[in-house]
Amino acid sequence: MSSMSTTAAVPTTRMASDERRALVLEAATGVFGQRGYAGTTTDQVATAAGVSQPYVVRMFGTKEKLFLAVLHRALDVLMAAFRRSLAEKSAIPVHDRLGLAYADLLTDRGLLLSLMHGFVLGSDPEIGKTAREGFLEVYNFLKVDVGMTPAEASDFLAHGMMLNTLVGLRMTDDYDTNPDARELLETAMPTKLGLLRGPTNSEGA
Amino acid sequence: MSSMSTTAAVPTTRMASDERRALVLEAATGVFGQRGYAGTTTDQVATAAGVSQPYVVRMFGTKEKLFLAVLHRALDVLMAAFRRSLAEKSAIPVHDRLGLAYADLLTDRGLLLSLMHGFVLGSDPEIGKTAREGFLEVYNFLKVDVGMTPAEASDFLAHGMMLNTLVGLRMTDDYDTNPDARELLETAMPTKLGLLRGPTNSEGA
DNA sequence: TAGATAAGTAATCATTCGATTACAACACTG
DNA sequence: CAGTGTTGTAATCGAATGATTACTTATCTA
Repeated sequence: MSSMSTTAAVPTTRMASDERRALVLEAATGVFGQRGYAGTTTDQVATAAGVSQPYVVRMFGTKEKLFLAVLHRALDVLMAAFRRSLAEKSAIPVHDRLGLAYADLLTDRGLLLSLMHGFVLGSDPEIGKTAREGFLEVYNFLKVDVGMTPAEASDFLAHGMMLNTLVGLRMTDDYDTNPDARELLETAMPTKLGLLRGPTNSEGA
Repeated sequence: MSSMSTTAAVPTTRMASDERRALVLEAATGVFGQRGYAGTTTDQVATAAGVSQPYVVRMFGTKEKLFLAVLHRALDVLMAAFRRSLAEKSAIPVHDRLGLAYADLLTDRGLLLSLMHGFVLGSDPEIGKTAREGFLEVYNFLKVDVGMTPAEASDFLAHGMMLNTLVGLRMTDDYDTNPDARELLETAMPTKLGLLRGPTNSEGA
């Protein structure tokens, strides 16, 4: 026993700070993705991660540094997925393979949405810098590593921004009830639509 | 904390509430576009509009209703620009004309960015509803009024989301110093780039 | 096993912010 | 010009939130 204080559910087990940090980062990605940077509280992140609010703050210093860490991690995951997809040998054209890899990331709810929130905060000195660098990193990857022309890379990114927007809009919520939403979704994301419906719901902002 | 001394800056002139409302709405569009919904305070809007903070709140009821009004206005302006552009008789293909009309709107700093901020807040019950409806309104316009196929409309919107993102990123700030940023901008927005540079700057988040 | 180090929390503080209230003055109508 | 509705503000409140402090307790090592 030896459990003590008011609140129950005492795990009493400790974790290495690295693991805990990764866990908090994932939780933060989800919350930031749903509510945006300013709309997210450190307490919401803490609750999602199952730790206390002061711990979240102390672990990353400030809320802004936490968000920057989320952005960096999201870009790392994205680039890793792209590089993996590029390295694959397959009959499918590279462009399509990358598109599928990107669509796969959409299932990780907050990941691309956290990035998207960062992208529209370019006026913030720190966040804007990180966001621009990340965006250009992807652009360069598409050109240099994949071998796309500027126009091809731009179009690929445009398609990605469209997918991000549709997810951010939660357009999938209207799939069953709104024929327009359905048509748009099936046009914009022909494959992989199934991934977004089902585990997509829950949580009302 | 907006103004300064006790009785200063006395304009002494009244305004019809309609004018004042429109003025506040424009100011709010600018601030929301730059800082997002949650990142904007009603006092920032009030200062930008040159009125007091309580007045802004009372005029719209709540901050959320103010943001919803901003979204509705932005959609109205956007649709009006599209309809006007569609009605024009010109040698330029409709698709290109609409693209130019959209690019023109980018010069109104907050307008498309406020929309974009709304688009990524789909999890919010009220904002999400408005954002989805607005997005689908544009999609339907492109199909029904312009006569685009679903695929054409989707691609057009994708391009628009890309432009919004580049503006949100303030990528234009790096135009002179970063060759990648320059190339990307010139690829993604071949015309109209000039509109975004120059009056684009000012205001640090 | 003592003791240090690191993981983690409860309590709390200072600000910020949206909202409310009470009040002031301009402008129109009769 | 009296009276009234509307435009607008100053003052302020209560809740929320990021951050700090001080304190516990698990785990590792000498």
